[in-house]
Amino acid sequence: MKYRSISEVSAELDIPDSTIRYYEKKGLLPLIERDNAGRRIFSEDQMTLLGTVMCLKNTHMPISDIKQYVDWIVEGDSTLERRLEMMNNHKQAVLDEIALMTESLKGIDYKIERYTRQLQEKK
Amino acid sequence: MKYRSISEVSAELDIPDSTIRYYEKKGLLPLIERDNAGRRIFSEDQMTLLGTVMCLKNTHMPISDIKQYVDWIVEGDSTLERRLEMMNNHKQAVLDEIALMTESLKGIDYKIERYTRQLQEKK
DNA sequence: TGTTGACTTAAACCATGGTTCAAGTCGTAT
DNA sequence: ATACGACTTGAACCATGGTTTAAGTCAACA
Repeated sequence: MKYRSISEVSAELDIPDSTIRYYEKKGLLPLIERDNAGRRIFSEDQMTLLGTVMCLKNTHMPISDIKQYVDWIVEGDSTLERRLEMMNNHKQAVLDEIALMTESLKGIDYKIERYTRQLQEKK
Repeated sequence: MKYRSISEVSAELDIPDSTIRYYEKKGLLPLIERDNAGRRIFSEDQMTLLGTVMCLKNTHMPISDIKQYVDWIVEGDSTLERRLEMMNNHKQAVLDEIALMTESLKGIDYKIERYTRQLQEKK
């Protein structure tokens, strides 16, 4: 089982180490082990969890909700239903947001077309 | 030409009036006219501009960039090229963000599948 | 043995995007 | 005349999501 230092994790996932410490403090990364010198060492499981946290962060889930989710993971199988419900709700929120962005993009495309046309005409 | 009060605009676009004032203060809504009592009155052109601002906001353009864009609109045709370039860059940024969200959604879908399966098995 | 580099902590600091508050001004209905 | 509701302003306040700083610890290398 390979363990990584915080700087290795930081480089590998391209996240500032300060952010990783911040996430741990906020409860998004529980149960991180330490070596004899008190330094964080990240197991494969921790890397997997961090990957999940990044998925949720990339889809704009608030940190407080990610913490709730992680708390449920730690709590165990009794929270499976709640986690499933949360992921389903979140999925819908993400789809809604993508739809809004896609719709708004039309307004931007319209500007691009108009500006392109106007610049053509001016030549 | 129909003019709207701030509360009408607020209701019509579902934006808090405090936010509309904030946008004006930040320079996103220049040249808003006032009635004799000093109250804002929004022309059709202002509504169109506000629509554009909302498109950019919905696609996560920072307020400072939206202000730059609006400044260029006010400046006139000499800024057409810069506006076009900005919209093209922004479009790419939006496409990138949608791609990241879509990719991250796979991780969420995977959780949904796994939790659904585990809950089936438990029954 | 001493210095270097990577790490630790708590606390302070920061940017962004608003929201809320306090005090005052109008226009209209009673 | 006055009371009400909608509006005005500037300033203070707030939440979110980090980043930076200061002071210290530890392991390894010269």
